[in-house]
Amino acid sequence: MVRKREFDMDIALDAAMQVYWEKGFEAASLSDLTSGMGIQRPSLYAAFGDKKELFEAALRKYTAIHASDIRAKLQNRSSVKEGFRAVFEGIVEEGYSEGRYRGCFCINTMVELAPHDEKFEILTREHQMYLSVLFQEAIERGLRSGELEAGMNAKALAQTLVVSLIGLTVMLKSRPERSFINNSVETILALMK
Amino acid sequence: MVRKREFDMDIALDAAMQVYWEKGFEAASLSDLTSGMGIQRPSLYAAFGDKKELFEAALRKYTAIHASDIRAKLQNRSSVKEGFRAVFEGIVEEGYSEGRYRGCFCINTMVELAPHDEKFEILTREHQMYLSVLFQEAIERGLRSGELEAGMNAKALAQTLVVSLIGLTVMLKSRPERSFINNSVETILALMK
DNA sequence: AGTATATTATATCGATCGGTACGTTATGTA
DNA sequence: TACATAACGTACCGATCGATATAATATACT
Repeated sequence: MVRKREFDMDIALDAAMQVYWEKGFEAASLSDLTSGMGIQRPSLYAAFGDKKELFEAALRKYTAIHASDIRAKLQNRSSVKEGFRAVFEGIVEEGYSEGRYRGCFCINTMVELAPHDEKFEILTREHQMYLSVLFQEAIERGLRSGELEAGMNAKALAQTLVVSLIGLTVMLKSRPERSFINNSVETILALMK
Repeated sequence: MVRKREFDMDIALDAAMQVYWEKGFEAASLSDLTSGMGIQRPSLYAAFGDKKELFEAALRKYTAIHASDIRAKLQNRSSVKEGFRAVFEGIVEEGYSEGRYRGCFCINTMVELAPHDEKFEILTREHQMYLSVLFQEAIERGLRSGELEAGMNAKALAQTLVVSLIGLTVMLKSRPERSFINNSVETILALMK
């Protein structure tokens, strides 16, 4: 029975993710969202709930993609160090590509919403924790293979790399000279010797 | 001649700074601002211009205070390393104090406005550059005194510490376990051996 | 004291905000 | 083919947004 939905929910959610990623929660209006998603207001509310529920769905989609992207970069390289280099230089590359730099949707949310909304405090924290586990596992692989010299604190190092990645991502928003960023990346990666 | 202003502009600007720091640019309404500042709307416009000009004035006030705060922490300690420890642990301390954590007004602005407004891209970048100069000068003092072992790249290290400080400040917004932050701080400070 | 001028408070502007009521259109089932 | 049902488009809701017009108030100088 009944008329079927004319749009693809996953495609629409992806479009919403792009809008929120670009503008943030407050600055993204319902008009921005509906025009970006190519649907009407009542369809949006029927399919995704209100503005904040849609934002949460978009953020969840983002973190899933982002985590698997990081995981792929860490694994598809010849060495652990090269994996981390790929992760960090990927961020830098995007930071200096033309067009507006959106940074990381999760980090943007940490700054805008986490202090005022516990749900997003938890959601963003859990994503960072997950990244730090991915990092830690990669470091432990390097320790087992002998690529990294024994004695490193894999967990502390992984956590520091997460913090550094956040710092780089945010710093890039002010478009500093490349040397600033390159120096930082090299110093950070040197933590793995 | 003429009636004189009934409020103190500097006190009012400070109140505006608190509101913007807490809520960000978009989420802070004119009503939030006027009630926080204790003045009426037309007085605000007459004294500070529109919403964005007031924001810029508030940010400039913040960066001046923030820079001198960092400078004091770096200098009023027995050693350079202790100076940096004071800077980093000050951030951590504030991050875990009760009440909402506002983080750094300049970093918040970097995330919210820098990608969409060149004026704030420049303003926030220049503040970070200034901090990195303060850091570099402190490191060079340590090198001259022999506290830090020769061979360090003072500039690259300073830049990395700025990036790390940003990362820590943002990470704290998601209220991670203290061990996560403590591990990161120790690993970062160990860059100075 | 009278006048000029800036500040104040009130009240309101048009625009836009997030969210929805409602009538129309399309589709699966009987 | 008629009906039940849900998505669709339009049009609109009250609330709030940033920003001002206006008029009353208070002060410094002549």
